[in-house]
Amino acid sequence: MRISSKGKYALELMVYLGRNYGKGSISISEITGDSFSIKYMEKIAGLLNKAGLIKSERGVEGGYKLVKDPSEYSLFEILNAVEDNMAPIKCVLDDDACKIKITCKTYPIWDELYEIEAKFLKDKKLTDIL
Amino acid sequence: MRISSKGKYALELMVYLGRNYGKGSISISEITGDSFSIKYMEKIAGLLNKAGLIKSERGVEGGYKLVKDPSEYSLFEILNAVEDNMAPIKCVLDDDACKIKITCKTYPIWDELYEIEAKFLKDKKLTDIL
DNA sequence: TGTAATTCCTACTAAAATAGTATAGAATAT
DNA sequence: ATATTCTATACTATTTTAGTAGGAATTACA
Repeated sequence: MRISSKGKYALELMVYLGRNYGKGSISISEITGDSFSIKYMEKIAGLLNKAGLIKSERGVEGGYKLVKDPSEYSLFEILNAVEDNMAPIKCVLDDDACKIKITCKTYPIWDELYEIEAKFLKDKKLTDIL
Repeated sequence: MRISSKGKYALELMVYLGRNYGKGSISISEITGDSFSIKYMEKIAGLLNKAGLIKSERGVEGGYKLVKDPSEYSLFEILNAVEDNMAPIKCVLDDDACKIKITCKTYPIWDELYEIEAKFLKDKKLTDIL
């Protein structure tokens, strides 16, 4: 399981919203400050919004807020909302990715590895990193 | 932890050598057959050789063989020999990869995730997939 | 001694993924 | 009205991945 910058920033964003839970909408520019691309973070927020993990409000005083208590978010659902592929290896989802002739004995390993990773991330809650 | 095709093929190669343990040197062309690039597998075998996991012999009747019993190889050491970066996220090894201003609370998660992945792969032995 | 089979070495390249950037539009509080 | 904020889509530069290519060095064997 490789975590891209999208996943990392999504988690940072959720942490920020979690810390301000109950305080109304928080804008992207407040979250990123000047040191990071607002545009990129907007895109990430859009993905979380589409996945139903956060709620948006447009206009002045607008922004994003959590839709449930921080303790109810698993890190898995947050990362899964923005990452394209959480599997440790492509061929788990795409058989054509493998050309070797000998019978592949490694699939079960990748499956099991993925299960372990997913369990860890499902057990970890947003509150664990606030 | 993302497994690249290099890692996957390295493991396939080790499985083949493991099945033929004690039978002398096995050539790359025997392992790959006609359906896969001999050149690419040569490169992978070279990495495993440099890491000391296998032993090579040149010339006619040459090839590669394991240097210890298949039960003594963990999947971790095999993958680690060919993968550039086993960490789940770049910034664990490269602080410059992160530009966001707010204090990062996610590092411990990636570290812990990596430890879990590594433990799983260290406990799994080559014999488990022969 | 010649030849075929094999590893070894280094450079190159095409395709895909990643990490953003850019532009314009829509909604809303004041 | 206006400034602020999200929304949508297209574009681009960089990095990574997954090989390919050519040839040199080594060795068994006829």
